[in-house]
Amino acid sequence: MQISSRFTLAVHIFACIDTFGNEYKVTSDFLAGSTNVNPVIIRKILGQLKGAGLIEVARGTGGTTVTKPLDEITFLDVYNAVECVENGELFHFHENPSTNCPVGRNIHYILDDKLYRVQSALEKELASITLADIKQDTEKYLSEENR
Amino acid sequence: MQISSRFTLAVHIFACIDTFGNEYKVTSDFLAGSTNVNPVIIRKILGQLKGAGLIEVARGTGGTTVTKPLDEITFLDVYNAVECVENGELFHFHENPSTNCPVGRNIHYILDDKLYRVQSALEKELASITLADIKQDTEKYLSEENR
DNA sequence: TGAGCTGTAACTATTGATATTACAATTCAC
DNA sequence: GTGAATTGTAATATCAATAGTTACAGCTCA
Repeated sequence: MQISSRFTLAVHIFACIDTFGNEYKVTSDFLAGSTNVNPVIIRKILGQLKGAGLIEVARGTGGTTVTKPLDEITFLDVYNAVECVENGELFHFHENPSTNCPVGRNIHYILDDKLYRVQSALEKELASITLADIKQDTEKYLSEENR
Repeated sequence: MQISSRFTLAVHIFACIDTFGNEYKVTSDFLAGSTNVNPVIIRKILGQLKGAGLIEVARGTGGTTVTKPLDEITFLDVYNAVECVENGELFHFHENPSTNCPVGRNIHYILDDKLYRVQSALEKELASITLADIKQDTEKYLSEENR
């Protein structure tokens, strides 16, 4: 099972806010146009990003702004905001291993620390990338288009 | 979305083969008992592990054996064998970003390398853990039980 | 030859992702 | 104030993946 497209959508949204925020009012309809995703889905993601304190959404009048410097928002912040995994656990464990079997009743002791290591490696890499990197590459690719 | 429990099940299966393989015939029913998961699901996973060349399953007579030394089978091998992600891509991308929007038509250029970095970090950590580690910890926790 | 087992098909239930319609509540320009 | 634009959210629908279950043909060997 893949990680929800809410994550790539959220990054796309930030790229739009940064690129168009000065020129246009960035509404859910605007973002729906750029991502080609339903505006209600966009609004749900905006709600999650707002809940995490990463953006502000203007009620009534519309429009979205980022609350912090882009280099202070990591991919991990975004990933956590849009709740890509349940209970913060990347791996889904089979629910009720047998307590009658020695392996079954110890499998969590055996495996959990290793799963944690793997998940931490993912999160560490996510934390090493910031929205400032996205801004930089967005500007780069957009300026290459205009040559 | 979490990574399918097929992965933790597969590791559990290897722990059982190693622990009980000498004493018992490790059948899908036996494994279903230890994992508390339906035997047909177990057989499907066994089929995937067999397809990846990690185990052999005795048709007719029943029973499962590992084909290689345990320190030559990594978590990544197991993870790939049970097809946890589609097309080998960890992140699900929104399908049709707008080609009319400069951000939309460049979002893959902007994001893909970063998603690849994150996925590689996950896979690298998976590759660093082998079934020999599982064997070692299984023996440790089982011997602690018998004190 | 029969018991035990695998491989697989078929069907079901459940869950999460995503799309869609609808509408109350909000804000601001006029 | 009023109306147009927008957000927040509920309700419903569709689709895909997971996982459970029953059933059975085919294999193997004692």
